[in-house]
Amino acid sequence: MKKENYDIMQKETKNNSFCQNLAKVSVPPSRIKITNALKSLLKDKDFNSITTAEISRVAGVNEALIYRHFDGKRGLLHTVLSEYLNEFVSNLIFDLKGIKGAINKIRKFIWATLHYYDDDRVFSQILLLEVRNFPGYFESETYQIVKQYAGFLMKIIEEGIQSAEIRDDIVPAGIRQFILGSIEHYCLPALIYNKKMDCDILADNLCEILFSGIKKH
Amino acid sequence: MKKENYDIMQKETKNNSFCQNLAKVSVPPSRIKITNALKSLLKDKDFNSITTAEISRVAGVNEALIYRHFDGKRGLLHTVLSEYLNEFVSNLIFDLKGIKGAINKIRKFIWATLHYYDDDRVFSQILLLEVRNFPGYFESETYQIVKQYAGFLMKIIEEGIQSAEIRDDIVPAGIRQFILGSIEHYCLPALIYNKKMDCDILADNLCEILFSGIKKH
Amino acid sequence: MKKENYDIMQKETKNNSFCQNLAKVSVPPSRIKITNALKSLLKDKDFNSITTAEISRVAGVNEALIYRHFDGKRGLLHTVLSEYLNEFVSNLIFDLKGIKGAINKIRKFIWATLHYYDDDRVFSQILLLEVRNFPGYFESETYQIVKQYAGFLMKIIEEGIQSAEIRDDIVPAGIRQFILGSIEHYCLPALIYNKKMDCDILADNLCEILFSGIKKH
Amino acid sequence: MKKENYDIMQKETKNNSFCQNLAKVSVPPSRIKITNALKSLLKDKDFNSITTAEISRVAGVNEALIYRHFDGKRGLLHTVLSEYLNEFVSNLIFDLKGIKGAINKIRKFIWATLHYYDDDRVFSQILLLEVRNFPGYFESETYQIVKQYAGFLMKIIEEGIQSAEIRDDIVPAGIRQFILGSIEHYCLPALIYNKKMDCDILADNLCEILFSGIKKH
DNA sequence: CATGAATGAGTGTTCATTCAT
DNA sequence: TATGAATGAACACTCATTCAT
Repeated sequence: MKKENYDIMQKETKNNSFCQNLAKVSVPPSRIKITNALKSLLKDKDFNSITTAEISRVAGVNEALIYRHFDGKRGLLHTVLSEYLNEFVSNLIFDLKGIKGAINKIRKFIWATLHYYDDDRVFSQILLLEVRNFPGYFESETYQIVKQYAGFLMKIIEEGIQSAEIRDDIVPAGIRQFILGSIEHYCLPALIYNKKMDCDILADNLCEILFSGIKKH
Repeated sequence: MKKENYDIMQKETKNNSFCQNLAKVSVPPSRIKITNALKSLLKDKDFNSITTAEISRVAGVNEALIYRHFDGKRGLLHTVLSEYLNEFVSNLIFDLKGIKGAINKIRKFIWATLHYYDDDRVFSQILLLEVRNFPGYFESETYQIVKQYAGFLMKIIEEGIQSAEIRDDIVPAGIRQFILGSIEHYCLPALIYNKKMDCDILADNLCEILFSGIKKH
Repeated sequence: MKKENYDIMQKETKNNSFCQNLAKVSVPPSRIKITNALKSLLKDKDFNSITTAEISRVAGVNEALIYRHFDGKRGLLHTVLSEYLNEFVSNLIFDLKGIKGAINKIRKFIWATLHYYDDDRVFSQILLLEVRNFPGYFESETYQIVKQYAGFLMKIIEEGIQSAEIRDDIVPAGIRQFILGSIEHYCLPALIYNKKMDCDILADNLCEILFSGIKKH
Repeated sequence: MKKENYDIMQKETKNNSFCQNLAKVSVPPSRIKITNALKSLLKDKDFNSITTAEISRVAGVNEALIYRHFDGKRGLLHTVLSEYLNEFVSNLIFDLKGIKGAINKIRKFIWATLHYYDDDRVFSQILLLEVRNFPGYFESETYQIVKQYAGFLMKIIEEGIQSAEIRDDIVPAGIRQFILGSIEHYCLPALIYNKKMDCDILADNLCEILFSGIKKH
């Protein structure tokens, strides 16, 4: 079995939790111990200043297992990030089911993303600040999922244009960029200076500005 | 000649540029090469992941000179930072001369600070993000200058209160904190995602909110 | 397995040599190579002027192993010293069993110590000259063993006082100090100028003076 | 003027103080500053852990002067030691003038040497402990002076044998070795453990044993 | 005679990674 | 799957020494 294929099974998500019983592949416990160790350590310090020795000590497993299960220290981080993002995107897709209309979907999309940033500051900070400087990030699976996430928003926008909910004289990529950019813009200071953020108000504010601009009237 | 005393001579500032011809103290070229090398490297990467070997290689000088001229790698950063900040504060003080009234001074103060953040992204990013986590930062000269800068704003506010330009029922430290916090809040995303910022509009917006709150009516 | 726990197994001592076959813990050969390398180098030069590179080269192992197996260069010395001292103290305690009377025990104690100093000049020299100047020596395990050794002598003296073999009007710590000081005083020149020392005569001389002073008559 | 030729002029000795006015060669003050700096530093720490930077800082001169005036750091030490020894030997030779008889001369020789060891512990410690391990010691001028000193004693002994004061059935080198060895033996513990030594009693004791053995009766 | 600048060779130590079992 | 041992390359930093002036 290939190294990186345990991803989906490791943590329950709304989408695939029911598959658990079917999948008879057992995830080695040491694998989970390691990812948990890294997650726990990331709460306290920079990724670069976490050592493999530290990870293995916290995980209570042999250091070399990091290389059996993952592609070294950086590979471990990317795996952990991918798993995390995967879960978020899966949940997001699930949450948007049953919502009617592009505008409503976008509202939900924004709120969910803000909530996600608020909820897990550790990963959000890594995603927003750290990971972009890593060599090879733009070839990583993590980045693929981010693109998938952005593509998902894109489809909603295009859907809205086709259903005449959204103006057709703005390029969709522009709208997507505005949304994603604004979200980051809102979250960044809160993440960095560790302030609480009020997702409801923030989402409302953003949507008001956004929709007043893009809604077909 | 003592280690850290070249500060003022190394870069022209509005205040002391005319002294340049008088001051017969020669700054060793290697010292400038090293600071430039660090500045240049900081554009591309984290301070912690820059090595002394790298600095000396880029500077084209011997590694040991980093220790002759500065107090090691961190000392080098703090020196460079201090020099930069010093220049900014000197210029700021110079710029504020001849301006009448606390309100006008504050407007200039805000605009100049925004402009400064906009102008040198490398240092601003370090100042806003990196340096605060360094052990010993709050004992460093860098922090002293930051305090001097904040104290300078404080004096303007107090001057405004005494001249009855500014309400006397708000504690000055609160006003100062609001100003500095807002500036940071505005600049952070622009710095991190490297977006252009329009200092004029930003300053206007901030001043409007601020002055409507603190002006004596 | 923890760093410092090989102590007892590495070298046969009278007390635990018979356990050797039972203890299934294998001491990494590199560990022994390193200690031997240090011991060998100490014959020729000062501890401070021995480099880790030198140690690893003589040992024929990787330099980093010094840090895997021991707490750095100084830790290595203290470990080696402790092992050696431990063996000596263990043997001494064993040798004193079955001897009746405090006076006889003290005689044996003196003789054994002189013999020990005579036997391993390298360590004795370090113990008598070098180690005392090291920062942290008085917190080291080495010093703990030295204290244990001195405490052991103390107990014999007190035993002698209670059994009325030794005068009770001299403070025991004084007697202990006289014994230990005299031994050092005798051994020092022999150690430094590498002269043979006649333990039998030396012990006799010392005991004669000592016992004439402390025996209850 | 050659590097090492200021030796004799630098410090007044009984023998050549009167030459001072004649010798019109001026000793550069920086030279004296450096030697004094080293002497002063040696009181507190190991020669090996004294740096050239430290020496020059204490001396208040430029570091490179150590290489103008002396043969580097080690050369400086040897120069300083030689000067010191030279002074001692000169004084010793002067002191022995006017004394009649080999036995009397030897007594004076012993007393003076003990006194010298007692008087300047710093140099005595270096001479007795440190310098012997230095590579090139046995080719150094320092060692030449030590040999001269030993040779001087030798001549007294031979003189005593010829004048029939001393037995002629003991090889002179043996007597010399006994004297020098005994002196060292006496002084070592006092030097290392920094105890005061009573030169008069020590000299008496040693002479009693010595003369009872070598005097012709 | 004196000096500030410069340097090469090392210093102890760390760490991500590999290997043999 | 798991592990203890091993390692090469790097790390920040130091120092005796040389050089140009």
